[in-house]
Amino acid sequence: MSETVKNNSTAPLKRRPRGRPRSTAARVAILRATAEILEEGGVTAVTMEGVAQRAGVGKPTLYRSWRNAHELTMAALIETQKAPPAVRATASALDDLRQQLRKVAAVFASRIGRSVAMMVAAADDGTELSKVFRTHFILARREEGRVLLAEAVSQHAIRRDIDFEIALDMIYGPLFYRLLVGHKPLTAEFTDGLLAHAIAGLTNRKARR
Amino acid sequence: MSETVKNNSTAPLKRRPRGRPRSTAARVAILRATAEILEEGGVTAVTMEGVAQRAGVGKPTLYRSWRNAHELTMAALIETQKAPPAVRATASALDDLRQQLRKVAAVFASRIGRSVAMMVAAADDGTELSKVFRTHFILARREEGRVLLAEAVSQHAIRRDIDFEIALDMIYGPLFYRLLVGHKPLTAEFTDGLLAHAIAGLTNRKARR
Amino acid sequence: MSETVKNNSTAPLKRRPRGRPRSTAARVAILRATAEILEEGGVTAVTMEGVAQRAGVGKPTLYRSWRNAHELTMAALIETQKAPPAVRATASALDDLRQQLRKVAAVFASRIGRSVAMMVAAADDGTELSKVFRTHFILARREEGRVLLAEAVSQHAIRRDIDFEIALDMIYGPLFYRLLVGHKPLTAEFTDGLLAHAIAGLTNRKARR
Amino acid sequence: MSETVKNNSTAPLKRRPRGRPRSTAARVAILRATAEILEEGGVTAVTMEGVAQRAGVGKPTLYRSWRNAHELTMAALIETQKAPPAVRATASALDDLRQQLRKVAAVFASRIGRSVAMMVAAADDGTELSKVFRTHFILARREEGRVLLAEAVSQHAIRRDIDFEIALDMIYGPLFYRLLVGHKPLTAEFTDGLLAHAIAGLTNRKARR
DNA sequence: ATCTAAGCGAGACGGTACGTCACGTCTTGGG
DNA sequence: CCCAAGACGTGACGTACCGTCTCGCTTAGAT
Repeated sequence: MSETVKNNSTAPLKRRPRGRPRSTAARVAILRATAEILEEGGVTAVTMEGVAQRAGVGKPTLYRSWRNAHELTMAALIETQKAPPAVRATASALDDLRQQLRKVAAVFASRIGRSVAMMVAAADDGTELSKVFRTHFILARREEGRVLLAEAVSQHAIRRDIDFEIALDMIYGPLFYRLLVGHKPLTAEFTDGLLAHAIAGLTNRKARR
Repeated sequence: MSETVKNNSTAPLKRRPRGRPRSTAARVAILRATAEILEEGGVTAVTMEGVAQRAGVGKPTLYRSWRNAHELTMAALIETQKAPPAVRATASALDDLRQQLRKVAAVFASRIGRSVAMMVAAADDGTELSKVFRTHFILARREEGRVLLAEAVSQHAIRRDIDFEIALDMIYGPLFYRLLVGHKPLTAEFTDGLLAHAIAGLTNRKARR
Repeated sequence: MSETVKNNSTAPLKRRPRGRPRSTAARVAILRATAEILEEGGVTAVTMEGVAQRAGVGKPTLYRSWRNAHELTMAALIETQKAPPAVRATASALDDLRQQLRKVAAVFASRIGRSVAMMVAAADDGTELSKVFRTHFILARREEGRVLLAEAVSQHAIRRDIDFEIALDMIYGPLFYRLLVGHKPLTAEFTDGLLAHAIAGLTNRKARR
Repeated sequence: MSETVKNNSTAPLKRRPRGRPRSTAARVAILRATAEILEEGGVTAVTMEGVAQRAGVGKPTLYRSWRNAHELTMAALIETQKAPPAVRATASALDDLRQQLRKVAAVFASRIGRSVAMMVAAADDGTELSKVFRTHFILARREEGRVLLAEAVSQHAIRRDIDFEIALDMIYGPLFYRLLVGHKPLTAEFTDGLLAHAIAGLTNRKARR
């Protein structure tokens, strides 16, 4: 599995592996079929058997690239979100962050949001693909946020003595919270308000402490 | 399902049903067996088959009270956390909140934390028990937090114009975030820092806005 | 498996096993389906998957009673030949033997003959059912022959100093030989001639030794 | 398939085919690997996949020469018994026959005996190689027996009015019988006794008919 | 000395069947 | 009428081989 990921993302790997190469046609058909099933029935509807049948592919071909339905689902989800949007757009880092949060919320609120949530929750294994998945959907956004926060510091919009780890969790955590628990909707009003509260703080400044 | 909950929690149910009553011994054995399996192998290891065997109970007895493994698991998890700790302890509402957050973090960091996370993520159905579960583990704490926050407002420790929904998500969301994503540990330092940052805000006060 | 055989053949087994008893309807449907497939496509066409489908039965039900396609096939073949014909009919034991040989040859020459041959050849395992199968189709006839030969001895039609084991193999072996190798047909002429040659011997009596 | 046999045994075939000739090294490795597997696990253990791997050979190379595992197994078995022993040795044709029967019994009793039996039983197809196999292991011995019997007739040791087909089956059939059914061992005592009984006959000469 | 057709290893391909596991339902006898 | 036991039909699991198909690389006769 890991080598597939590598081949398709980074390493050039001069030496071509021996034997017949994996069929890209099959790979595409599999990921498309998985995405379709995911769309129609959600995470629990994805079975190796069903995907193989819909993709017109043998089961062993699935297992050659993904070791179970969980991995396959993650791969398909990643595939649907291949193009990461540009982050920096405006002059204000905080404005950029606000935009990014809205986008993340929009993805989470969409059909695939629940699937992502379930996959993250279920992905307790230390698989390579699990890490890739978490990074792709969760941590990458968080890292973008870190850049924007640092920028905001240098723009003097944010204090320089904050704990970045905590600040980032404070901003992105609530999105996940609403996604999973679903007690309130994931709207732009929410993310905007969240950011505003995070920046301003809850404290009553007149009666400091 | 719902009547089981009722029987074991509140309503006395004057009219005893005809025939042999359900064995409480069986119920206890089942929940204990489920909890053991949960401890040993996690959520995915809980199967109706396995629980029945370990509890020395027939499968229909399981299905009489819980409609699938998911519900049974939730019931068992709820059972392990029956005693809700008192909330108010000190004079300061914020101190109480800090204590509560530490406790929640401790539960999440424990063995059953992951299980709770997975159950919440997977519980997209509108079952009665699902709601009970979410309330028990997630929303009840949030409501306790709401009380404490309101108290803090009347203690003039917190601004009165905050959006409580957002503030609560900002405080409890990061716990869930770390629980699920696991990028950083769920320590008391974290919850303390989180609360401090949430109260103080990220803004640079010298250069207001 | 073995207990099924026992139940259906000999032991009364006072104590009924607990739980839901095995469905005789399923058993019958399975054996019928197997026999049909056997008839249509021979031994190699019998697959657990195919039998389950045709019998309208789940695969685990097959595996509950037979551990693989080989055993199932043997069971089905035995079922098709449940009624063993009476042996003794005429006054002459040799005449009876001649009749029996004709019958055995007829069975071997029929459609199921090849199947029996292949099963015997492939049944190198020491399974209970394998022994039953061999006994049913091969050794039981041989034992009948032994009785008839003994009778023939007491009728003074056969020498009393012959080796029964060798004599029996000399009579029944050639049937198997033709069945398997197929170099000559398994006709009544053949069995009659075989018996005649076996009795008379090949020796040239005029030039004894 | 047939041309491979021809190439390796008899016909010179003037026109050499273009392109790279088949590797004899590969052929040898394949047959050796097959024989080893046969020795270790019997007929059912012979798979094209396994043979290819053990022989260090690609699967297409197997299929270029043999169309399935059955054919390959037959080829390997034939290879192990390439040198047919001389038949005539003594002055007495019957003695020679006795010797030959012992040899056949020895082969059948050996490890490869079962394999040969299974192959013959399973070889219901009219393949060229199937015929070769049957001839090689079964019918060739029978034909040698025919020659010896004829010789015995001209030596006045055997009646001239016997049916040779029946007589040959009466002699060789029991060997196969014991090989397949396995009710009694295939010893030299058995073949000697068998021949003696076949010659002498079972009849009670004193009370002729 | 090059060209070129075929064999070579490796291994992925679409399939089929395997034997197992758990599902949720049912059917027993017993309490 | 509940209970344990366990068989039932169903369906997915992950594996083993099947026989076919690319790959890039020999190899050796024909040019």
